[in-house]
Amino acid sequence: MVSMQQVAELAGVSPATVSRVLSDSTYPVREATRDRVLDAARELGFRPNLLARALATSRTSIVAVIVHDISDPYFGEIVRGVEDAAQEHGFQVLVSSSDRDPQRELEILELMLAYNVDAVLFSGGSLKDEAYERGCRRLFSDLSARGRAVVHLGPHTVKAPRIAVDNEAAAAAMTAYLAELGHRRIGLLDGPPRLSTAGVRAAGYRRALEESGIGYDPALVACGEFTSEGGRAATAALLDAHDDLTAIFASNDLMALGAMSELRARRMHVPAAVSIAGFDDVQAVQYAWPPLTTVAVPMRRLGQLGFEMALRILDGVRVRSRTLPTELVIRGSTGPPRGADGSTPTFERSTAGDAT
Amino acid sequence: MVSMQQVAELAGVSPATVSRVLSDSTYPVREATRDRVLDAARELGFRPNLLARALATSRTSIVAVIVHDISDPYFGEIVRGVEDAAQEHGFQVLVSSSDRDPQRELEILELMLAYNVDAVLFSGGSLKDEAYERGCRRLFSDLSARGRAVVHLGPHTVKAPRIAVDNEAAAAAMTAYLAELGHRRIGLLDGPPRLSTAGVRAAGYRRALEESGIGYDPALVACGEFTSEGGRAATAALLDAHDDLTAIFASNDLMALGAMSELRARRMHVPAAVSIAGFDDVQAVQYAWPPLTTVAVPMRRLGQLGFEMALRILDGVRVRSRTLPTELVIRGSTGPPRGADGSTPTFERSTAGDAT
DNA sequence: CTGAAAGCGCTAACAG
DNA sequence: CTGTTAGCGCTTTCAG
Repeated sequence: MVSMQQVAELAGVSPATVSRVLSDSTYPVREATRDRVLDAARELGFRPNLLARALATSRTSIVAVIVHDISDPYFGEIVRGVEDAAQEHGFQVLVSSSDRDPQRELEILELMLAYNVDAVLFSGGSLKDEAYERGCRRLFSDLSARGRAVVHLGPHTVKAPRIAVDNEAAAAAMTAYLAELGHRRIGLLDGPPRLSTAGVRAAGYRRALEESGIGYDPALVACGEFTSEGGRAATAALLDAHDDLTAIFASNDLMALGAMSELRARRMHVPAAVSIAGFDDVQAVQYAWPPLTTVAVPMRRLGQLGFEMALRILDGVRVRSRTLPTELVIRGSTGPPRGADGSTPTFERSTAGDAT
Repeated sequence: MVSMQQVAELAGVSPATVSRVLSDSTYPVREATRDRVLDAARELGFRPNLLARALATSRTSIVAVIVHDISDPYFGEIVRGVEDAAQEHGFQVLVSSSDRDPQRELEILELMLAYNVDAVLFSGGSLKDEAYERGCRRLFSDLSARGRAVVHLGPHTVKAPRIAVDNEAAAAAMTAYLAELGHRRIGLLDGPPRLSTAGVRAAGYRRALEESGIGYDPALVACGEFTSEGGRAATAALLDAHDDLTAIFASNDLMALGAMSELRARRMHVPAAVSIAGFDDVQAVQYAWPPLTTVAVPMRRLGQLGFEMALRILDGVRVRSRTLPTELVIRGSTGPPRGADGSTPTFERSTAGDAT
């Protein structure tokens, strides 16, 4: 590997000068000297050792993104957003999946500290765990003491600047929408209890039901992991216990997809027999049949803005947490409750919201 | 940040001893001394500076994964596989999306060199571009000269150890399957011409058609990006030009999903009017309706084994490129050609391959 | 404008 | 078994 030392020798200058030319230092260097350095560097095919630079400056230009699972399309989109913004600023992206394990998440955080990353973005919600929260609190203050940035992209119990959507309001809006369609027995596919995002969305569902006068019935709530299998199992449980359900609101799209599988297996038509709504608007739901009604979360944008916010923090700018708007995307998986208009529901076909 | 120096002082030993205890050196240290160091480290909350270590050892424990697009589920799975294996060995994962831009891919590679990553995994296929191939060749030899590892997870024109599936054979097998069903006019949704993966899959399609006696007709091939929109557009072109098509083979699942959208928009039933087959078996295709027949690629496994191969290279072990098996997954999107059995095809319903 | 020198935090000979 | 001494390759005062 060719070092600045060698470039310096070839150019007949000191390493210090080479550094001044080759890093983006604003330090004054005579034009002629600069050219000699540049030529020498080109001739030798010099590439700066970014690790050495990082050690000297204690700035790595690395941003870490902690996701729950990078193979989950929700996080794939977020990471892509981070990457797009990071690339513009010469940052590299380190990703780690925690599988929603509090301890693993802490380990990752420790490692990121050890690697001296400039910023860490928490893309998922926080996990309800005593030790986890304590650990986060400690590490967060460590991080900011060292001039690093921490930004949340979802609801978190440990305070840090945050750019996220209003999950509670969006869940309430979707629930209200189902109520407006005429549904009275609306089940909730709740996420795992340890996950703050799930809790917040469930709270929105509950509030909407109470405000609409339908009332909240805990029996209509079934928990599951934020996966299609989790959604399928929770749906099965709900359906077995309540044959009067006409709509199901899933806390995320993957669960909603699982719900549709279960309904298909039971030969219950969506939305004629049961309406289904999801949350997130990942790509896949457009290709489901019928295409899924869901809450669109601007995932990519969340990633981009999250990175930019981190950058501002690194620059010492004071930032304010921001909330990004969501949107109800009505597609074919929701409709009026069965029997609502005298048609024969099971054969009713929704034509709205074709995936194209 | 607390350094080894400080730990050394507290423990009353030299920094060297601290290093010997705290790195996983096998160097002999008396039990008592070791304990004192450990205690001191714990007391101070010492965390090693991995960058400094990397600079000293020229080993970063970072693996770079170059993907085409991390928001594409195919790459999400691969990266997850890499991550799982990397985590077991204390490696961090740096991801970068190139958007299939040759120049961007080279830039990424340069950056990875600058960061001194231990290994780089090329997860997508190579790009047909003169400068790109030259650049890769140069950088690859640079990399291996420095004792780093390069591994391919897909077809690449620039030689390096590789762990991948036999795309050509799998594409041929799927085409043959469609032919066996009775299809004679089988369209191909080819990927972008600059992408080696697309070329190899197209070659398999062609060979199968020739071997089956149906013959290859270039008019039945339409190109598009490896995205659903690319697939949709290519399908539209194909359908407009040929109303005798009874099956469409898409070079990847996203394209196949796009094809299904287009057929739905034209009110053509799948598989009764036209059969559709894809390639990769990403999660989403299970939730499409009908669920997609496709070639299952062990994406996660590819990532895992790719990382492990890189590790072996780093250990100086000679490795041999490997081919992983694929599997034809027959679901509901394929069936006999229309009119093949006298039924009224448009109302025919496939019940096979339910997503559950 | 340029160079010398110190140092980022760790590891790796080499002595002892 | 432990300490001393040099770096790894870059940046950054501080002189000049």
